[in-house]
Amino acid sequence: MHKDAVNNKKDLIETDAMTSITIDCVIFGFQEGSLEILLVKHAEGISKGKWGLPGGWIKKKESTDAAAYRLLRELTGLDKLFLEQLKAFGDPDRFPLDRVITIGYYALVKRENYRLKAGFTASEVGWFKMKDIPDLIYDHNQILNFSLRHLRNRIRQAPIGFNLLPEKFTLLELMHLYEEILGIEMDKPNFRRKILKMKLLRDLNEKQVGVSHRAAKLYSFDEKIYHKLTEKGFNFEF
Amino acid sequence: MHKDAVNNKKDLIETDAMTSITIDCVIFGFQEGSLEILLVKHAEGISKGKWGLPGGWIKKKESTDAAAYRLLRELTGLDKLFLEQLKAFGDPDRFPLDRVITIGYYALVKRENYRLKAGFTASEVGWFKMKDIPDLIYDHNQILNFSLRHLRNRIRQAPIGFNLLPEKFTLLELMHLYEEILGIEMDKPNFRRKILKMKLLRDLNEKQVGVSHRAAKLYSFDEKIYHKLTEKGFNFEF
DNA sequence: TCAAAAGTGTTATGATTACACCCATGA
DNA sequence: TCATGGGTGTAATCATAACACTTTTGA
Repeated sequence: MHKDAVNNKKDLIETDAMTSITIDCVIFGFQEGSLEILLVKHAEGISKGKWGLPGGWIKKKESTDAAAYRLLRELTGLDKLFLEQLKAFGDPDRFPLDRVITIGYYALVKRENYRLKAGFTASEVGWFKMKDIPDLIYDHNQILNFSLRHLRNRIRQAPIGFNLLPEKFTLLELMHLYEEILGIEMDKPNFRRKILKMKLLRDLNEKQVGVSHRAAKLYSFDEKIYHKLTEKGFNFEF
Repeated sequence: MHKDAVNNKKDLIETDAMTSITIDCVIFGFQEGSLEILLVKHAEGISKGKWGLPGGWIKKKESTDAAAYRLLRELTGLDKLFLEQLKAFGDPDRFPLDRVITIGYYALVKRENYRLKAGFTASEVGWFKMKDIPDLIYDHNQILNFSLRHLRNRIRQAPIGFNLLPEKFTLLELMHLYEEILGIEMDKPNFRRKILKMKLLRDLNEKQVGVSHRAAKLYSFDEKIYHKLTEKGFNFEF
């Protein structure tokens, strides 16, 4: 978890972590049609009681990517998730006590897989819908806004949206994901045709069960198909 | 200029700069139809004689963006140029002597404006065509490759290519810029129509002089027009 | 007059959009 | 049987690509 720098400088030196540079991570989830973010409440230090992005320090012998993966694993228990760097945030006043540059990451998780690690109680960690995001510590609102703009671009250039959905999903669920993230309404028939024509989806020959309407076909996204297509010059553009 | 970390640690503390974190910058120029990169030769330290990206340290009270601007000004004397952050490069072994994370930037300069600052002789600084890039210090080849991939994406999403051209240019010069950066051939009539339909260019009612063929109209890119269009929901997509 | 690049016109093809409509299923 | 979402069809419009062609100018 993110802690205040000055409190822990001695710790850091002893635990062999980098000083003056941290990782902060925007973790996106998708539940009941809403895009959500995982936030943590700070239990100590100058920003006690305020919510912020999960973050932490980078070990001396660890890449920044590995540090971000480690932090996510410590927080969520998930090993396999989508993670990419956003950029470094380097305003000299972003952190009030000292000069600390942070490297922003964003992750996409399947909520079905997500379990909070023991040691984190409900009051310390929580999912927030976009419209309910509170005032966050330091420049974390700014990092969050950047990550959302970035996600909106990325989701139209590369097939990464699937990382937010369960393994098996319907075409309409996928469309609702795009509508929610991009903040637009889409046409169902046109969406179906467009996404199917890309041939990125594996038809599972399965149907929804227990729904009170005609059951929809289930699909999964197969990374292997995508790589085969990109090698041939295919380019995902939504 | 970029120096070896350990040699200068004492200097750094005295000059109030951040330790363990640097800036490196890929400076793109466009000359005679070729995309070029500005490299500097290291005069001292463990990588003496090798070429690398221009870079340097971040002052304690200076944002990373401001540090990058300062380094470019020191190197080129240019005040106004296009500059954007790429990302942080944080492999633990990227720098052989110590753990140093670097924040990569890329800049686009108009070669017509460019003058080397006094103090840099021709042997210390040079423009290299893409196909002539030598082995660079540390992970600088990796940063360079990343920046080129990034530029290829960015130039198709936002009208930033103009920053590589003179203030006044012809449509064919603009097309050749796109062809060179993207590594593709384009159709002249179609390119003309597409770019003109966007209404991003200001028709200067001027023509080329001294060319041994029909003189082409000159255009300039007007950021004000672009901002007015983006406010209305216009989106540059090439 | 010729080479070289400027610039216009035309047509085929494919993508996008908007919207009407039928199908399957549980409550 | 009705509501709900699943799924197909179709026609208009727009963007793209390929390429033939005319225009202007200095050497």
